[in-house]
Amino acid sequence: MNIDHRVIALIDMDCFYVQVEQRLQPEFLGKPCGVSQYYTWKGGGLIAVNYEARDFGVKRGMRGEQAKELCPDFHIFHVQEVNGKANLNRYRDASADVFRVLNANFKLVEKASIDEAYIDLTEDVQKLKDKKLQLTINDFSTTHLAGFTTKTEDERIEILNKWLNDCQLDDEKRNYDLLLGAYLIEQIRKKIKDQTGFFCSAGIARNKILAKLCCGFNKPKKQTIFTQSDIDHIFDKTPVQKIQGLGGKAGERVVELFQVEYIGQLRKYSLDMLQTSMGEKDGCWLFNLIRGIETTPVSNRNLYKSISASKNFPGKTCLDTIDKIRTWCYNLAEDVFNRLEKDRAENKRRAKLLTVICTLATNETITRSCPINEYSIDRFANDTLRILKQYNKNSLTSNIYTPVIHHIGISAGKFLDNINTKSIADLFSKQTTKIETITSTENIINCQEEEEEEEDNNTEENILEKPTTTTLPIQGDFFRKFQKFDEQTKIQLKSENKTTTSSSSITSFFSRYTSNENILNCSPNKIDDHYITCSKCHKSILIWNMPEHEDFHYAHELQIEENKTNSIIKSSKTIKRKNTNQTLDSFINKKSKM
DNA sequence: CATTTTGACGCT
DNA sequence: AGCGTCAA
Repeated sequence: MNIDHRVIALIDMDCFYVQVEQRLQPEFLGKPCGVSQYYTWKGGGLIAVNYEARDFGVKRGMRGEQAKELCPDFHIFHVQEVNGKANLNRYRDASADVFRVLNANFKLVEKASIDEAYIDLTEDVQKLKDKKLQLTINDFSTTHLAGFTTKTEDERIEILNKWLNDCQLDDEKRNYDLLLGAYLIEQIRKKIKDQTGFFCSAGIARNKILAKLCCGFNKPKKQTIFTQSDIDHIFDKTPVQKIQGLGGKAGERVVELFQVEYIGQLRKYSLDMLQTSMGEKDGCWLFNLIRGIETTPVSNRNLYKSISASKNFPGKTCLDTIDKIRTWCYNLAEDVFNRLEKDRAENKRRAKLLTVICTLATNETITRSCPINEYSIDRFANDTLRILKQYNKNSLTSNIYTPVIHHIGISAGKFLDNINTKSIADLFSKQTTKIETITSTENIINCQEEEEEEEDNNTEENILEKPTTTTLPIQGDFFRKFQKFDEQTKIQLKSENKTTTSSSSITSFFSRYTSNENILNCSPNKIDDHYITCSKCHKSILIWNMPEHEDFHYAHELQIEENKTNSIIKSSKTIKRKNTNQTLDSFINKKSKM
């Protein structure tokens, strides 16, 4: 499958937090509303505003009181507070409602945020083609074409109808795929509404950037198709900052360096010029992007990579005593703990690393990590407190903390799958559960995405072998997903392989869009200093993964010990040992790449 | 005083 | 590992 022939959708829930609150209190449907947190100070800060309220000029980030001035009928929902801290679980749970619908209907869904999802529809569209549907305007009641601003419904129907007939009769521009994609998205949006009660908007295009961009063209409750032939005309009027990834300093730099306002104006610059100014990778990405080419894949990650709780303590509310700091360490630790416990029950995994983030009055932000050996509020809080105390310039006996703290965050990450008891040996006896198979396959996909420095031991054949050793019904589906991804990657690597010439003069701001070509070019030696050699297996291990790696050796030894003592068990045991060895290998591979 | 609280990811 | 950027 050609990467440029993909069909990608971006689904964005309309003012999601407001809808979540309105679902609980339907009497506010149709009224101007917003969701704010910390209502005592100027009515709190608005983190979501519905479209009725936007008509009055109310915006996200405004104070509740300010919104009331603009719109006297404005209703403010308040984010739940637990231990004096905003708690967003209500929205996380509602998000899960939405993603259950998406995951039940599509194979390749990427959770981009609490209220946004990318879907790769390429395969679904191909299947749909065989059905030879005769689609009419009635199948596209909320669909718009990017680049055509239609003032009336009649106008929308007229333009869309013409386009619809064009691509069904003569698909010269290859737009039929997008039409089928839009058809599927009309259906899923209806399904989301029926099953969750939430409205959403969507963009359908050939890549993620375009899907994301055009999703915003018609909102709310609508969807927009971005065809390749409309790119030039639309980009000529698209401010640089509207492109995802160019909304910050990177975009400013583009505007400054090239003296442009709209992204399309970059077309007059050669690849060489873009690369000379922006660096090879970023220049290449830009050059392709403005021609409608962008290859970032939709990943099929469903689970969070980190779970965190944080709070600001601005101005006078700053934390200036150990007692206050301790209290907030506990409050934050409790939130993280509760969510980690839920995650462990649902996903059979455990976070292994605790990261503490704090901002001091000196305006410096400090990040420090420590291992998580056990889920416990006390442990999380005390670890956090211990770390924070290291930056106290005051006497250890005093309760006063200097400099004062303006922000504390606790984040748990580096999840390890299938460790749900205290016994490390259990790691191996649980290897054949359903969940295990799913997650380990996902890990392999991630490894494939990330790793560059590994030699031949992770060839396609090797990787493909691993999941097949444990045969379970649900696995097949995930396995196919992976195969497809790998196939795409391979093609890209072959066709775009070229050598690096120079290092960029500018920091790489676009690196998240790194094409596969560039993954190939990434030099591994830059992080070589972080590797040490394990004395037991002589593998190269990232230094901060060493504790886990040693856990692995310990567990391995336990396993060998167990096998010796239980030599009576026969056939089933031999099979089990085989599987175990297989998973041990993948354990090593995974570790050495993290 | 005071867009908050999350998340993901890249660079070194 | 720790810092920085970007986004909603």
